[in-house]
Amino acid sequence: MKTARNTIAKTKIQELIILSPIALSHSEIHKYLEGLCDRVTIYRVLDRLLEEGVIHKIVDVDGVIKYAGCHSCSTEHSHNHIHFSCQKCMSVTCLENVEPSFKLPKNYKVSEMNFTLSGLCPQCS
Amino acid sequence: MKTARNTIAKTKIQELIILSPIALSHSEIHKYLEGLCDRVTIYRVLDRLLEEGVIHKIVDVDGVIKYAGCHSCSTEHSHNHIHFSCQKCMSVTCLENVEPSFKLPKNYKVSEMNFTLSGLCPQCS
DNA sequence: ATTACATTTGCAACATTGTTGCATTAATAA
DNA sequence: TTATTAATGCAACAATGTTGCAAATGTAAT
Repeated sequence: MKTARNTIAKTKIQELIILSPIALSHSEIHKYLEGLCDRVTIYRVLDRLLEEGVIHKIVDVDGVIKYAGCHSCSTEHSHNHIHFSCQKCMSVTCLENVEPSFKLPKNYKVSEMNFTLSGLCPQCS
Repeated sequence: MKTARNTIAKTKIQELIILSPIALSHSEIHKYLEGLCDRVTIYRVLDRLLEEGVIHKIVDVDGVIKYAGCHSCSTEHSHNHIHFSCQKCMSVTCLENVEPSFKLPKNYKVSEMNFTLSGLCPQCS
């Protein structure tokens, strides 16, 4: 069987994402790590963290993929909340407590959601 | 003053997007056009069509940028509806009549929305 | 501690996607 | 038909993401 290993790269990346108040992109993580590991390693670590359910993936309004820690997902892994993408400071925040509601036509089977609003965050407005 | 021109490329691309029941990505448009024009031209035409408000941009769950015709936007240019991204046939559809509702914390100023669900569309489920 | 081994990494090479500058082409108004 | 300038094509580049493989390293067993 395969056993996951805790490497410096993985630990650092996980820490970075979990501690960050906003969602981070691959390139942002790359900058913060300052050459601690290869660009490719970051991609692979992110994939593993996603599989493990430690972090989740958010697509911002421009199609940039960002990663955020799963805070409220400890009991159940649900990401049906809204993300807010600030157009000024480019930060992406999870609005964990906001659950949107809507009526869907028949025969659509939903397995994932991605709700992103953009505009100005409290700090920038 | 600058005057917009109707070129073959622009006409074809606009037609393609407007007539398509699903949202199309740059690469899909490129394939359909079969070398009618350059890759770069498609990017520029898409930018112009967006500016003119003829089409709108959708980011799917994987961060892929797709373009769809503005059908119900003739009177008011509003895109606050849900998009559905099928995981099997990869199609992106506008659910024009579904308007989501939610309660937002104070001090957030929203200017854009991107609501994308993914799962199986009626054809694939 | 040492060994064995599979996981993880780094590097190189590549694929895809998107952008920019510039000379040429072509749509439109006069 | 001609003048103007928007639009195109091409080349070159940048950013982002993927894959294969040899080397390094974490972990469990000895």
